Amino acid sequence: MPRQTRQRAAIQRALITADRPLTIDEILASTRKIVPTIGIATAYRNIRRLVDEGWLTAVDIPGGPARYEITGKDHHHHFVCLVCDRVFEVPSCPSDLEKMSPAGFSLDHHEVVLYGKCADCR
Amino acid sequence: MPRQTRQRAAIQRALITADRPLTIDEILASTRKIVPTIGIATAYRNIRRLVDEGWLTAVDIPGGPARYEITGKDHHHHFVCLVCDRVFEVPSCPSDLEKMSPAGFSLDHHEVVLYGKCADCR
DNA sequence: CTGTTAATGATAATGATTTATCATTGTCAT
DNA sequence: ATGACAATGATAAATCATTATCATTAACAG
Repeated sequence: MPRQTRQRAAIQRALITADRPLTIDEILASTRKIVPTIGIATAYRNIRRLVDEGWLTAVDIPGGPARYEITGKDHHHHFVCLVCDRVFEVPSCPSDLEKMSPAGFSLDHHEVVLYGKCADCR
Repeated sequence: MPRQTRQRAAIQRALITADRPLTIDEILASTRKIVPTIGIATAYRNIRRLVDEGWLTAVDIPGGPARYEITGKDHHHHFVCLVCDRVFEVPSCPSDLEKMSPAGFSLDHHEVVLYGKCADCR
């Protein structure tokens, strides 16, 4: 049966407190403040498991490595800071997306990614 | 000095006639109808050069390989068919993106990707 | 406390995409 | 036409992210 480990607890804590999608490297950096010896394989293993269990959702931002956020958040989009590369959540959503689909196409879902500078980097 | 080759001409023709972003594989498949012996290295070499020269622009669609489209088109977005994986151009753009940026953030540019079924696949 | 065995950590291996190498071919200025 | 050398094609090698391996560590049921 599964066991509770300090490493997995630290990974989950990192993702809960960040409140934004984190890369593997960000997860590792954050987690090492609590468990300094954690290896990269353990990060990948736990993330994969948390995704399989449905606790995490992968976020694909073009031009960067995979990021992960906690499953079940309200519909939202993402803002990429071009300076610090951090990705933030954006709670709103464009209102007129349905009209954008070409005639004869059926729209399933959509992604909006904003690029710019975050408040810290301006 | 640079020389004109059948291979490069065929690659450019493929991208001009497609009128949508193409992957390396799509470019190769299309080009081989004109120059059947073209190798993958030549495709990569020419695409890199065309990007460096500014003739091509890379289009990054999350969860897929890089695609390339001719530089200088009017502002547009993309529609990904979930069945055939082709990416199409969408000429319109959401009107209220500026309001989406979090307070204190500055917006540079944005990407909108629609997912669904194209007219052929419905 | 102790034994079982799941999980870890270090590192090798993998897979997928892109780039480098190099002998050969083809372009084009002369 | 022909020589210089840019470009090609086949394939090896480099990247980069992710997964597998395996000896060691540690969680937890009894």
